[in-house]
Amino acid sequence: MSKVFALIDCNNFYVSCERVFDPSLIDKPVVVLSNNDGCIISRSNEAKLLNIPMGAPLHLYRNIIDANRVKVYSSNYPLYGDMSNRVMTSLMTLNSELEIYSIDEAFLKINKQDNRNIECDISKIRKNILMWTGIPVSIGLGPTKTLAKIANSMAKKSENGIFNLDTEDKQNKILRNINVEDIWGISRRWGSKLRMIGIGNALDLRDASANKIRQYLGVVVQRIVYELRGISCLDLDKILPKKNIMCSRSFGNPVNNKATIKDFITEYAIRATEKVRQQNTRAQGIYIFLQTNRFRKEKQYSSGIMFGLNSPSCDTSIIIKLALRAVDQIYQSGYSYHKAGIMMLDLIPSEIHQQDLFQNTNYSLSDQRMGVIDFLNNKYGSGIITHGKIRQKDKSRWKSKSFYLSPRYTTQWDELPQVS
DNA sequence: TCTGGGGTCCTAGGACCC
DNA sequence: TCTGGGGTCCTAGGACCC
Repeated sequence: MSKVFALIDCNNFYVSCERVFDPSLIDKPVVVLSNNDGCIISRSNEAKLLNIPMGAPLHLYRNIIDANRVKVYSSNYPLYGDMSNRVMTSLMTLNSELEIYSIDEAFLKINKQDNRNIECDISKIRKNILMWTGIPVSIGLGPTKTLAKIANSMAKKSENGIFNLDTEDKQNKILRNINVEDIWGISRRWGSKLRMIGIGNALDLRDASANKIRQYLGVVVQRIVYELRGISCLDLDKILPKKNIMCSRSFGNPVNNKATIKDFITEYAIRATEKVRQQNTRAQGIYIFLQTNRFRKEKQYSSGIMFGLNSPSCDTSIIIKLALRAVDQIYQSGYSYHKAGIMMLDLIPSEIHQQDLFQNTNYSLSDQRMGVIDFLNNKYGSGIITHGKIRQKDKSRWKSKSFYLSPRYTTQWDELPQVS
């Protein structure tokens, strides 16, 4: 039985989430900003028509935004994450294999049966998602993931939000009009290298010699050639635990003292270990880094340090201790710091208990303690229980900026219980 | 003044093993 | 004097994705 890939993509996802809870935004130009209100990372169609590009720094487009009364929002990840879950749960009702590719995209692998009209089923699920969640989606269909991606870009322009790139006729016609650097997996560098040998669009790449492409750019691009021919090389990715987990932020204002850096690293370490526990893993090492602001004309410094752990851990207090020691080692005074972060490295499943030769690690006690903290934070809102090290004083001065934040419509608790 | 925060995979080269 | 060849693992760097 042959298979069809579908790519479901939420239209202008963050903007659409804001619109669900504030319908007055419909038909108006709206943008959503990155952390710290720095860049524009989601745009409504009306905002796209104003030539505001993806990733544009807000301050460079202030004039256009003011002149056209563009509505501006800070990113509200608790809201978007929750809406994403709702969309993905709707897709699960189709009973096809599902890969959640990102917060706003998913692939489906659908069995093609002669007596069933896939486009009809797809159209139904699209309507249901809109009805159940309020989020409009576009759906592209094709014999491979790469073709489904291209079909999706056509679906965005189509009336009914669906496009099937199933026949050779359609493929010949469409691929000719897809610039080579717009193909999924090919970006600027590879795009310009391909143009240097006369390959400018997806049809050129499809019909190029796969072996020569492999010699020239490697196996990744060779696979794309086959995918464009309708030969599937990229299967659905199984949901595997992540191998590394990072938590990093840029600060709202420059920071030039070690104590504040330590406060932030503590916060990031708490969040990162939480994520590590969520996927039932432990880290075998951590990496801590600090950076000044590369966009400023001032003394630059950037440094990082890696620590291995004697026994794998997801215990917040152990990670914090180590992370703070790392800060002591890499912090240099006399610089204005702009960003810091922690990466949890080489994550392995929790069940693997690799004991330290020189030290007896009591996993069950630590796991119990972490379990209680996670339970309470889940139940009563993140941060209700935390580790003693954070000094709340003055922290808001450096906190990431989000001036234009909407309410956490779906996840906010009206009254948080007091826990001391 | 203001420029995101996450991730993945592949390759080449060195170390080491038998 | 002659000094193999194949395999694995690790790391750093480079490319890509949303």
